[in-house]
Amino acid sequence: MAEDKRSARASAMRKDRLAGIVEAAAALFSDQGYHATSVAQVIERAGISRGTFYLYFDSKEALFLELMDRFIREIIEVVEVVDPNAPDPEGLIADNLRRVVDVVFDNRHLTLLVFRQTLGVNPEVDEKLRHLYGFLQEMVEGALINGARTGLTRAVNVTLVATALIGAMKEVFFRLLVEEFQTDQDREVVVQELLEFGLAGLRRHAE
Amino acid sequence: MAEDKRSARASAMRKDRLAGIVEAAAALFSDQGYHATSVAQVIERAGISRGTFYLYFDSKEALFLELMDRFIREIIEVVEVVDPNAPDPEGLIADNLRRVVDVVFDNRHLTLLVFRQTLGVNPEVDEKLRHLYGFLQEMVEGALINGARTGLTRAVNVTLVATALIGAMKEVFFRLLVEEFQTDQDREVVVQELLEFGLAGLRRHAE
DNA sequence: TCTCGACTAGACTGACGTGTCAGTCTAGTC
DNA sequence: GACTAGACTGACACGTCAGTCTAGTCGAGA
Repeated sequence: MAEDKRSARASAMRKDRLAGIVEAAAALFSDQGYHATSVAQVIERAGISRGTFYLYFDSKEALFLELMDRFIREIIEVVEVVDPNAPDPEGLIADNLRRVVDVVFDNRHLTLLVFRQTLGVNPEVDEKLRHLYGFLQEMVEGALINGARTGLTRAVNVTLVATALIGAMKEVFFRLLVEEFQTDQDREVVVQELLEFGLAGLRRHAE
Repeated sequence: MAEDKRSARASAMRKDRLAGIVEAAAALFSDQGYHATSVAQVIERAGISRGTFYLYFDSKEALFLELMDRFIREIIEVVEVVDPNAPDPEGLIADNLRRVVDVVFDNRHLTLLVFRQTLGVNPEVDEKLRHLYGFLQEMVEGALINGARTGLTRAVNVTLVATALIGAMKEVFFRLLVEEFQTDQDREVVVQELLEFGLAGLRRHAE
């Protein structure tokens, strides 16, 4: 069992190293973008040597994709389908938004890293982005369709409005993150304001 | 005055060359992004030699900034302040939006090039982006403030809602351009849908 | 015919950045 | 004390690319 002890310790060290690299890379990528960040910067910030870096990641690109994945997984995990027959569907939407805002503000670096990324540069990056935005688009479109069916919202061009809503959220989050305004207290304000902006715009007016 | 004729012709040639470079570069940059586009590709596409390229632009970066400028100038030129006391302020907003949509769809490459760009990578790029988004933010905020004052719209968190509106437009334009859906006939639909999305959300409801 | 300016072809340089590899070091085992 | 696993190091090979530079072409005007 001495064997186990040794490898257990080694694996703990591995974990720390990995975390160090990930943290350094997230900060740098989110700050400077992919191209402006060199492996040299990452290893300097992580306090490791060049060789070590390549023990943990096959390439700079692999590291970047891993970071994107982490964010995307967190978001997808947190967004739930809104049941239109629930007693308070608006509340469920609010909960979703609240959870997304939490992920976004709790992972400033990863969020910025993903937001700064754009389609059409790298096929693997594209695929991940399509996964994320496709998922969000589906969720929002679903909510719009259900909302219209149950009379909660107006009937709209679902695709276009879902896109607009996603863009609105992205831009607001991005601006807040870049300008580093996010104190914990702000979050609920952001949630409420976005909600009002979206729902008041879509809610069927008194006739 | 033969001198003039010669230089006039020469200058016409210069213009053609310049246009060729600009067009080639816009297509490539908007398609692949800045980093993935090499000067070699630009000159090949423009059908000129390497030396000629550097007769027209000091550097790859200068070319890119020039392209950004062209788009930004066009947008700024086309957006007008909305007078809240005009007989039909909503119509003026619609006109603005219509003109922006025209610029966006008439300049697919330049638009994508700018939309793909993000803050925090290059100081000069940053400055230009801040100029553009700052301008738009001011215009939208102004409209919101006036709208609230004249009772046309609800009172809202002006900064946040203006940001959301800009983000909504950006995302919709981007998606449409990337997916190449833009037939001329679509434009008015986009304008109307965006307008409804924004205004129906902000217009004061019957009480 | 000579001049001149715009242009071409493409070799070249220097900087930079990624990924590799031979070897070191540490801690535990036998 | 010899050995092993494997984490770690850092010099270096190698490719890429922006920008420079030289030698030569071409057409038009004097």
